[in-house]
Amino acid sequence: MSTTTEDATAPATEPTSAAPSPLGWSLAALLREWSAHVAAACADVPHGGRGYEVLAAVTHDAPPTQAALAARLGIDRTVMTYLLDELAGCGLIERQQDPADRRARRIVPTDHGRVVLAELDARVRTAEDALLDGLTTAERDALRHLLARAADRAAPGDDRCAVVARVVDPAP
Amino acid sequence: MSTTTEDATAPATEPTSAAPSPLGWSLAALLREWSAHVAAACADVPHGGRGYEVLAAVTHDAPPTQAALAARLGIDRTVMTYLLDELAGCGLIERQQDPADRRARRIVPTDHGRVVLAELDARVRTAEDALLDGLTTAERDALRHLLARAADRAAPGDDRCAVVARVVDPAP
DNA sequence: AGGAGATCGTCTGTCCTGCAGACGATATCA
DNA sequence: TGATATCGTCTGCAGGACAGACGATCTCCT
Repeated sequence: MSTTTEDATAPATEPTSAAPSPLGWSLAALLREWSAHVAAACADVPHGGRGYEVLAAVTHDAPPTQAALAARLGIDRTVMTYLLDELAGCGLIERQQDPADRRARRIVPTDHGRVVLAELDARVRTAEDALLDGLTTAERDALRHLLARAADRAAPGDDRCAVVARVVDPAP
Repeated sequence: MSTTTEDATAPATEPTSAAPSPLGWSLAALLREWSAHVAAACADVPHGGRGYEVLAAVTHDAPPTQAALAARLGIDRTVMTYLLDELAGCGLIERQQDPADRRARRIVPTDHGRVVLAELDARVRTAEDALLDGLTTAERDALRHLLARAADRAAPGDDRCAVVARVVDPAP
């Protein structure tokens, strides 16, 4: 690139920050690949990877309301409505009237949903291992741990759900 | 798991995999926050965070063709067309006829584009530091490094661009 | 008790973007 | 030279995010 004289133009345009580690690109590329892998693994779920994420969040995090579930996953409320419609239509989840607040509906997985999710979790875990095959086991764990901490810290108000889930679901 | 008392309810439906570290959710949540921060920092660029990513990829990675640029960023070719239209309209980039292949157009940043990108890179770097303020400096570096490695490894065919860029742009 | 405001879920409409297909222009190979 | 492939652009389609409105319900304040 330095074959010709470009002395006056741009000798060092990025002296302070440069872009040594494009965090945004890494996140986007990795998430893209993850979505592709998971979509392939969850092709039989109503909305593919999205349906899996919803089912997993419902089961593992137990968000109190439908709105909290949507906020945690970054999905719009209006989309969550018909998303849950189809999941309920397949018998994976149930909308239960919250006795304490009749406006709210508690989204709970059915027994069938739990079974399906266990299978899907295994498949997704396999797909994730394939995705991260360039890293050692220790590095994978470190990446997962750092990502989880950064995301928990950065998420605006979604943490409450996770906290509630952890309190509700102690280690057996 | 106890082999005898698993009869009634659902004692342990996820014995094998569970979901101790929801990799997909962490990636999605962190990328969402990153996008929000970067969009706020790049509000004056034609397409916000997307425009910044394109400008950064054009400058730092120097993809050989417009199609390679689109593939690297995971953006459709048709979208890239009018995305570059607006960036060129603002004088940030230029479409140059590739003398070796007159079908292709080399996307290069203008001097103004380099200056703007340097400013944006600094802003983005600040936003990223704010995003990761829950991690120590060493942890941030580790996360960036692991993410970059995992993404480079997982990206299907985009690596060529990066390799080419590294070869073309050796350390001064 | 009663009313004002907020919250929850749903519906409607709009906009953006990714996707597939087709086209002209050009390069490569038989 | 002609057949095929690639590059960039344009067009139409579908899915999803976003904003707004609505009825039903809860909460708080008087």
